[in-house]
Amino acid sequence: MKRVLSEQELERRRARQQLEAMGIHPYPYRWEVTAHASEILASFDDARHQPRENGPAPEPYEVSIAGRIMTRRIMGKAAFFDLQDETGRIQVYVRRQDLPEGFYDQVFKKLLDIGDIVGVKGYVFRTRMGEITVHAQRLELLAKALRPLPVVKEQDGKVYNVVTDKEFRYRQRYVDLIINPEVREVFRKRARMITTIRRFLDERGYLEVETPVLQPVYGGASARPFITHHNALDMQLYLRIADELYLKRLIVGGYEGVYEIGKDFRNEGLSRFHNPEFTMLELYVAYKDYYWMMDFVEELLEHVAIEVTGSPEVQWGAHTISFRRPWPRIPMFEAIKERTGYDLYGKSRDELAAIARKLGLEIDDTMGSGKIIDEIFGEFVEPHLIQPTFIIDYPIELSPLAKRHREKPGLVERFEVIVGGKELCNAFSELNDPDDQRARFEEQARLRAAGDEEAMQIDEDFLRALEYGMPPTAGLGIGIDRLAMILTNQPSIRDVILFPLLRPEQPAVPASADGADQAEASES
RNA sequence: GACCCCGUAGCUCAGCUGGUAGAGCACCUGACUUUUAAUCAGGGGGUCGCAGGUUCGAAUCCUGCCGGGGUCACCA
Repeated sequence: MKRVLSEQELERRRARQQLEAMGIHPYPYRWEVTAHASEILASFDDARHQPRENGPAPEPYEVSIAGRIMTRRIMGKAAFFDLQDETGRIQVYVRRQDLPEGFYDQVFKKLLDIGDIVGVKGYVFRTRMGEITVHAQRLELLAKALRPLPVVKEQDGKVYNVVTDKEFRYRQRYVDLIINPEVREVFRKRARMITTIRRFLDERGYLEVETPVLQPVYGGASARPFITHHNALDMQLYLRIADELYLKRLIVGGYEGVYEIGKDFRNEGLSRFHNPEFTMLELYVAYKDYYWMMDFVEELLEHVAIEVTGSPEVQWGAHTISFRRPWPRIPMFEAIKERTGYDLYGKSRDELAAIARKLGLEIDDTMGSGKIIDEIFGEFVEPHLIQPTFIIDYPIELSPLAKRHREKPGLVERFEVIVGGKELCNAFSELNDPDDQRARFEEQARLRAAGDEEAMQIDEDFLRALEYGMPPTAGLGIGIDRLAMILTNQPSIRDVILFPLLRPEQPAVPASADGADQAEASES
């Protein structure tokens, strides 16, 4: 089945055929670019470049630019169009008399459209209306657009006919990027954010590494994995849910600081805070503990906020979020007590369940004490923590890879950073006692046997590594997408991931040569 | 997975107490040599998400399905 082409698509295919008939290649090979829109606008100097009466001859400002035609204003023998390149838009002035015989009337006016990519050579001047403009002396088609571009016009900062359909924007992100400059800016900021983090870590001597995405045993977090298969070895493999266990092997190996920025995959639901594949930073530093890591994260995130937004104070929706150091450090049980009035420390599983029920939560018999505490925290505390806040000292049941607290029995040395009511970072003093780690894994195995699909698998090779001795180590994970949401003021994770996961559209239908045939048929 | 909202031209939308579709931009034809949401005159373009049902008649009412958004649940 062939896709039925719209009137405008037929028109553009007809134009393409006519161009070819005239000997104009609709998809040529190369164009020399010497300037971009924003630099031209910034560097044009009226005193030097603009001709004036009785003045000295202006110094020619010649440029060769390339980009997409975004708007056109055609008059009889001359026309203006806006050309958009990566840096922005600049106006181009075209006159019939400046171009080869017939080009203006037959090619530019009839066969070029909004959305086509062109190259322009010419000189820069300022029009009577005061707009810096490239006067074209040469104009070439560089790529014919066969689909019409949704046109966005603007005047006095008011924008008309903006594409607001989220589905359209996510599925055809390439179009979203063409027509929405603020979307281009979001992903520039995201890149700047990651570059800043990387530089910060590199400057401190930490080694950037790459560990396996395909893993025979998955671990490092509680989540359901994606499962795949390797044919040659005929074995089941998992897409990683975390980098943690491999990075700690590298600490065993003698590197004293390692980090990885990469994708993790979790087979869970989608929401404005969750995408099945997402980007995580994990960092492990030898001879440090979680107190040191709290200082480190504060410094890192304050620095990143300033580099990306220009200020440690960041606007996110209705909130102004301040990454300025220091941030409050609140033990989990204190935070819960403050919000609910209940002190959960030392309470038995059944006491916890009773309290949770009194608070209106649904508790079933399969939930352990750690799970119940987590429920209470997630319901009554987390959503209220808008400013960056360290929540510290978690129940041991929730943290099978964290070291026991040096003073508080039943707890581990772990912190999360909550920002905007959501977890942004997770860190601990890493468990390096191999026997304790084995016991924790075995507890996870019991949970798994009892039906907890998110419980961890026992990783024998990781235990073997620990048995060779891992130094005291502090570890950290940061959700890069969530950080990007806050630093770019976006409400949904889909707005900071270029191609978020969506259900597939109807079967993709090709627009084949049939379209061109239709175009011919419609002419006769 | 549950609930709520949405799906009409390439884009933004109107039409929805039932009488088989409209506007602006975009597109096509013509006019116009400094325009800028260019302007002026004329014109074409739609399986109204899909499939059933009710009805003489459905974009409109009902049911189911598909896709998207949001909230909840799980999770980072």
